[in-house]
Amino acid sequence: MSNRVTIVDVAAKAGVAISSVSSALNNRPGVSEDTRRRIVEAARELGFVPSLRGRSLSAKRAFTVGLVVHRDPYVLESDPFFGSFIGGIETVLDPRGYALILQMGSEPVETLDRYRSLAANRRVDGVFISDLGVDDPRIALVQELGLPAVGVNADPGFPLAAVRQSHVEGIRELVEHLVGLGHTRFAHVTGPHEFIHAGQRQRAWSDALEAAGLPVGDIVEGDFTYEGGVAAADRLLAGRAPDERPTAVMCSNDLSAIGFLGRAGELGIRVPDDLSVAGFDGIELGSYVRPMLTTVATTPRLLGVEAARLLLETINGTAVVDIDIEPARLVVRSSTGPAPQPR
Amino acid sequence: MSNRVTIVDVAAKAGVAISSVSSALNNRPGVSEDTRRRIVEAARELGFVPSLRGRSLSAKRAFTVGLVVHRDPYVLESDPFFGSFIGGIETVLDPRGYALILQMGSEPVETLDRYRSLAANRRVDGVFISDLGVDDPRIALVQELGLPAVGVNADPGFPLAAVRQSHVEGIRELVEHLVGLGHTRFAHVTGPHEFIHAGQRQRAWSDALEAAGLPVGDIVEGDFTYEGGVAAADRLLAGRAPDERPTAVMCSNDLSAIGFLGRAGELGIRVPDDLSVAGFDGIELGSYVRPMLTTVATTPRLLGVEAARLLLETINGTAVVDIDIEPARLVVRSSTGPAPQPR
DNA sequence: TAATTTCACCGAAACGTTTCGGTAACAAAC
DNA sequence: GTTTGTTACCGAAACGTTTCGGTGAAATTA
Repeated sequence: MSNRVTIVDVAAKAGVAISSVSSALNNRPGVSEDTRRRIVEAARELGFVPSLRGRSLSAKRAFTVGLVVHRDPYVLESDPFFGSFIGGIETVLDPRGYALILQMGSEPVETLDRYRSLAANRRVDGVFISDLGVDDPRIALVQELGLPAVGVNADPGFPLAAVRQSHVEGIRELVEHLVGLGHTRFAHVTGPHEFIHAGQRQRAWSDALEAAGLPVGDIVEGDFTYEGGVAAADRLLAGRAPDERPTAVMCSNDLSAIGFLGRAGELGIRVPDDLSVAGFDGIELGSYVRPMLTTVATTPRLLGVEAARLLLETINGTAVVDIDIEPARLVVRSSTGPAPQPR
Repeated sequence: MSNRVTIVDVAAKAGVAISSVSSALNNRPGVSEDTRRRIVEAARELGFVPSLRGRSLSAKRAFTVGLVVHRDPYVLESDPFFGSFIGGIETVLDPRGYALILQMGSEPVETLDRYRSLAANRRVDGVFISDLGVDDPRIALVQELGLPAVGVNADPGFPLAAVRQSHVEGIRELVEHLVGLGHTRFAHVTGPHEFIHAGQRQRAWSDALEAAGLPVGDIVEGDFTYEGGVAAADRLLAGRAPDERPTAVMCSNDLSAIGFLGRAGELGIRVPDDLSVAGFDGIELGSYVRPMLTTVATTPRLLGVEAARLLLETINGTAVVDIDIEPARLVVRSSTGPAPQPR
């Protein structure tokens, strides 16, 4: 455990004051090109790495940002979002010397406490707020705490900086795709109504159908899980005559769509011959199940990249505007097809 | 942005020296019960929270530990392990004032760099090493860096502290279960050979079969993905006569077992009537697919709990021994059944 | 040559803790 | 009544940076 080399060592070796070392290494003016070179060389030879702790205390910064996910582990497990989202965040954070602290709160109350304690001891300089809920209490909390934050896929009118990926284009494309295939009886399986993105997707679906002059059809509440898709299939399909069933169903995420597909198969309903099913997300699994799942593909990694960029700017106090990334797009695979011919 | 209340404010308010405040608040001796109360009261009234940065600099600690995940995002997405593992880690870290920094490196080289930079600026006090590879370079690296570390599911002889969950009991149970059902032709779909746990599972499988006096059968290499399960099913089942096929297959994780199941169905092979399939992990999805997947269930959350406890002890220099948690156990569901009768 | 500006460089303070040696005050022992 | 011991408390240093005011010397101007 050889003792760490500090700025004092570098100063000694280069024969200058430590303030000069600091200036030189941070590219500040006031140090001649000649001594700057000498200092840089000394630092290199000694293998000097500025101590994060010293910088942190002096700069009143943690050089860390936080992400608190408030989902129960199972949903997290099977959700494509966070892996890629975090990966995207990393690519921005790392080059700028920032790191990500991840916390998990299964209970909403617990989540708030996590934010509170992150702020109390200034462990992070800012936080991401994902999985926004309706009237999400975290918004007021970060405002009260004066904690820089960016929201992910927030509704319009969100009072903090936000990064968004629009779902309306993709869902409209999906509806047009289905309408073009001759479907007229639709259904939608939502996510839990406490999440705003569940409502966002449902609204986009309904709007697109209305715009096409077609009836919106059944709306049943799901829960974003495989199991929820199975249950929704039971509600919408079991015990109904073929001409009373919807012929095209959108589930609000891929995992529940896959569950829906599975249950439909068990009920003897052929996809896509008797029924078209689509999801939302674009998880890899969807391209491996049979039939392959038609879906609206999002790009969580890109969302993470922009969210991180935005958060760092917010922390630096740079004037920032919300960021909209390219909309989610329809990906047609084999779980959707022509509407069955009535006979 | 009201200025933060520091230990100086507390000292002033209580009319004592700051060193006394520090002693009082950290329950060190040398301060009378009377003034201790006065100090605690003053701290409470002012809402004093000790600055992590100050403590960090003084104590030469980051109060943070690191986890570097070196998987590509997709595997991470669908892997049950990390969500629960991290959840377990959190429950130990949080009460002790520690936090978790999560980093992702898709390339192995990149991963090493992450560890290096975490250590260079002392961002963490210790790290987890999961997904151990054969001759994993991270072992030498943390030793060279003097970075406290604990390995997760390491092989015997691992030179650092380690926490392990044995898979041999569960896999032996699985083999006994299958043998009891009359199976005699087996096959195993491994994980990528560069991961030690792939080898561990395969060895447990082979050993149990040999112990039962039965032929080990085919071993094909998979990759822990759904897709890999599909491919393995093609290799093992497609174009083979029923009496040349294995009748019982273990895939080395659930996701690939589910892929295997799906492909078997497409090939017209009924599970469990014609073929028994089992997985390993115990992910929730396995209990939703039909047939429900028989598996050997691990407890990643518990593994996270113990790994975190062990890491903190290692950091504190407390004498530590490796921890073995309860073995993974067989969970029989409906994807395994009696061996088909030859006729 | 004297006054002024510019510039490289330095020393010290500040960030907020913990720790350690020291010092009064007072009690117990000889 | 001096010694010894104990206790409560204090001041200052240390952790490793950045920043800011200051100083001397060289360069510019008058």
